[in-house]
Amino acid sequence: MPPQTANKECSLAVIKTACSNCNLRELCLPVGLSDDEMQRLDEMIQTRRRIKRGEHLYRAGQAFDSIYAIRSGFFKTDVLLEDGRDQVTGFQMAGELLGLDGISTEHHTCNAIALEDSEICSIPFSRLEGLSREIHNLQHHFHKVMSREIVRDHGVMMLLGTMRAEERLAAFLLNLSQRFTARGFSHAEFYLRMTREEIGSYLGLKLETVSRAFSRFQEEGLIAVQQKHIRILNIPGLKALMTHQPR
Amino acid sequence: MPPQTANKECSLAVIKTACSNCNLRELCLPVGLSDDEMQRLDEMIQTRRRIKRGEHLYRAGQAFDSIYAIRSGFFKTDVLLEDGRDQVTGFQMAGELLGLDGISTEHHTCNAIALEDSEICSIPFSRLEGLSREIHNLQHHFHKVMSREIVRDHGVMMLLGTMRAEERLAAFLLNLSQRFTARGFSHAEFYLRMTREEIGSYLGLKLETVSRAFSRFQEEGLIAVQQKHIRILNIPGLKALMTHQPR
DNA sequence: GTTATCGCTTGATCCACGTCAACCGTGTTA
DNA sequence: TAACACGGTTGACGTGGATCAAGCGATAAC
Repeated sequence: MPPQTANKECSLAVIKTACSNCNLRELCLPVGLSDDEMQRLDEMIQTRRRIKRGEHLYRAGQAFDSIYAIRSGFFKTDVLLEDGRDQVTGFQMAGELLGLDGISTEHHTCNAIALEDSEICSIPFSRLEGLSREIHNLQHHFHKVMSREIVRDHGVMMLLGTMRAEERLAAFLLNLSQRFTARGFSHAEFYLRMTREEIGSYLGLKLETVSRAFSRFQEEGLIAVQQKHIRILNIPGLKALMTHQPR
Repeated sequence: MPPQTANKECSLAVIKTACSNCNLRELCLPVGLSDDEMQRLDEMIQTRRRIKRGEHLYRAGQAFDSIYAIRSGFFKTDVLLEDGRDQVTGFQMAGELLGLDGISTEHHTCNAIALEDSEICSIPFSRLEGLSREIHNLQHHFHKVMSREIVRDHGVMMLLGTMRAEERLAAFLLNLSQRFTARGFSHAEFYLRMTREEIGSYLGLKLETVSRAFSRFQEEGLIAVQQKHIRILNIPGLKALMTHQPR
């Protein structure tokens, strides 16, 4: 392992990666690039790094210089207040980008933690800016990705501000299902990588409330839960839950 | 009024504007540009438009082609669900940008409504991308602005997910105060442009709860409220409210 | 195999905030 | 000047989800 890439925090292995033969290229940064352009992106992304379950990819306060694309695995991001309260701000899976929050102040503003053994591609941000000055498609796609993050956050705000517990959980499950589908996995059956407490933190609920809602969904035949294994039995039923009941 | 800029929805007047002599240039897009670069930005931003109180700057679903800088005035953005529920996602004041959410899908995803008579500068997005390919500072600053929006949204998620009613309102008031200060207004005395209901929607509370919290703050000598006129009497007291009480 | 730990479930109770409703002050219209 | 609409305040009451607590299954440590 070359010493200049060593890092006390993460077990890592530096591997030559290539966007051009990554099966996530339709979900990640290379969307819409020509072979030639993709090759130039390849040259920029030099390292693939392994992050073991439980380890931090970065921590709030650390200097920002790269964004990260998830090659495989599953992450959460969380922020914490001085008084110790914290909240999960998102769960990220393969093909999604991490670290966009750090651009603003040149320091990361949240923690990114692997929820399973994962691999990420580091993308030095200044080089991404450089390349996106030359490749219009890259520039535009990157802007779309940032904008999509803003739209996603608005969705979460909506969820936290106006939905009741069961609606939040239904929205959460449907969102996961849809993202797994986009990655070629079953839309109806998956393993949760996060605990009830982490789900609760993300949804603004206590873990007991999450657990009760899961049980309730099961009673009603909407899902089958066994620990972290989820089977969705009635998608329209879950959707109906979301589009009712004022608060 | 030139017909090509006419618009049924907004009363408008097209005026030649110039970032170079705008007193918001330290808050807005031109941050860190040289005189020369600023001039090029000037050329791109051709129109200043007036939006009267209550009018939409844009609506959810409309095609996106420009972002907007607020020259003067005050806006809210809100999203609404199919079932009629809606939520205010933000309040924007002079020097802030509107419309970033539209980049992602090429359509606006929320409504932007003036809460007082306002003036905005339209910035055609494709031209902004073009210019930011040439002016590194502009590119980088724009990325920072988008990232800042993401960080802001995380703050709101934190607020909605972990804080109780009075903490939320305290955080809201302190945030407004800080933003007014940055614009050279009093940090301790201001008029709210929005109703209790809009504040409540933003904070995930009912208007009655907002009203009660205001009254409570007044009883405790933290603020003086009279309708929309607010005087902050005890900033440390408000801050203390925020950094206590688990939930 | 035993023990400890962790995540999860479930029940009983409590309380912050929502709901419903009355009333009031201010600004607008006639 | 009256009448009205609108936003805000305040009280009484109800409830969804938090809190507290007990117990259990799965995994890890020894």
